[in-house]
Amino acid sequence: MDSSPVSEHPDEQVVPIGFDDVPGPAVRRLSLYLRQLENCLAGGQTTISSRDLGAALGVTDAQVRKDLAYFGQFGHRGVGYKIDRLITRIRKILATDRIWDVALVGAGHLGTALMAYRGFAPKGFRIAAVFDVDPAKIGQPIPSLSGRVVQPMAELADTIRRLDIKIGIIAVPADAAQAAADQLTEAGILGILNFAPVALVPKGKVLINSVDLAVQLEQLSYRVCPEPLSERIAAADVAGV
Amino acid sequence: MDSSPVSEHPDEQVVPIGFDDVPGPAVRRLSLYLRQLENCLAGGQTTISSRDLGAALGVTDAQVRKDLAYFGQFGHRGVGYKIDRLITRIRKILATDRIWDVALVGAGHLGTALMAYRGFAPKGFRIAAVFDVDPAKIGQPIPSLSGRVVQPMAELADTIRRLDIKIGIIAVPADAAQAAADQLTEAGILGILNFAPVALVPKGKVLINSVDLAVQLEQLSYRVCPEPLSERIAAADVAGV
DNA sequence: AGGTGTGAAGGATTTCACAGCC
DNA sequence: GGCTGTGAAATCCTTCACACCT
Repeated sequence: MDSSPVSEHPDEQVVPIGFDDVPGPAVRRLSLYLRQLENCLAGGQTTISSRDLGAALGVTDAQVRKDLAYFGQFGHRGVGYKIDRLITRIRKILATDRIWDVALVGAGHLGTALMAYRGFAPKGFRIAAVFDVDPAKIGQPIPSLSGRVVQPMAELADTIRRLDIKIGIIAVPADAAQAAADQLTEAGILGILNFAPVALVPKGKVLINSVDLAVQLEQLSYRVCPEPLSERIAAADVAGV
Repeated sequence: MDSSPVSEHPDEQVVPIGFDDVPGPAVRRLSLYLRQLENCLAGGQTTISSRDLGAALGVTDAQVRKDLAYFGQFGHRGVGYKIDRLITRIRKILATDRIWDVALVGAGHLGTALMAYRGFAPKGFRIAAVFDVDPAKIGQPIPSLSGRVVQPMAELADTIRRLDIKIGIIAVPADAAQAAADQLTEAGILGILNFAPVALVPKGKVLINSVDLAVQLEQLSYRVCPEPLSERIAAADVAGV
């Protein structure tokens, strides 16, 4: 299982290293740091400390420093981080220093909202192709990309290969999601953002990231519910359920 | 720090207890277990083992058992879990064994998609009021709830108090999100699901759960990018950035 | 055999605390 | 004085492994 025959040199500057085993939580926060930094820059700030950056996001200063340190040295002691440089470097790390074409499957309400979403472009994501099964949807124009229209599923593989698209979004009903994922994977997609409320099983080498809108509300109701948890458990125990 | 003067009885059924310090990850998975169980039930299954439930979600069997055990005893040794009972009990725990009225702020593309989303109702969430600043949007009907229409922001507090709404959704542009959150909080909302791409700071006792669509894609691009991470870091170091 | 519930072990992540630099 | 980068400690979470049940 240990497939890394790395040089046995006991010492030396193989550089910070360990890249590739950055904690998942750190990577997720990296996106939030980037977003916050972009806001600060827009606000005219040029420099920020780990404390201020963390405070804006509800994270400790030590956490911020540790997270950034996984990726190299970014700060200046006694000063903080230079916002514009840090942004550039985080974008490189997240690989959003380029344009990613994205394929969207499903042109229903959610799909339409995603097509119109203004937040993707400034982050480097462009919905470059849209597919649907519904003949009524096919042929409708894609607002973000003049000239292109919603295509039938039959054209999915060809289009994705031709445009060399690597990321897909699934916005179809639950019962069509696995098939959509399989078709995307088969067409060479490497990562999928899934909005359908089902657990998808990856067929082949693809990375699936799911966002379930109802689950997000459920998590809120769990925490916000006025009855204490102990009662909710007790109630279930009794209640002859 | 040990503030639990629990009976010192060495033995005996004080019942699991410790409720209230359930690990966050366990609660998040609980939602996924519930969803999967609902699917299994719909498929005609009546019983499931921790192994099968976990496998469907990419989680170990031990993890499933441990997670469920935080909330009590649910299974039958040698058999597994009775699906229908487990569903009922998890719903109680997540507090979705009731209807939660939800206030939506923002009737743009995303807001409209959320109003039309079919996934909320079966989970117990009902969008009961919608607000927007745009006069063109105000007065438009809410599809999910006949008779009700999009209201102006000025009516937000009154309506939320009158309908006793405790959960809100923010689907407005980034620069309007904090104000929306403040108004919701002021009106007595306890939990907010925020889709605007900004870090909101809670004013008062409110719980904010944010979902940033672009961030989700960013996480994919990080992991899917063909250039190895080490190069992305090195490139940034060099490049005179 | 098959399967849960759970203490104990192991890993992973976060926080502490401080050396070192501006 | 302010602030980063980082080992070490503390905490949190997951996995192991097994008693116990059916």
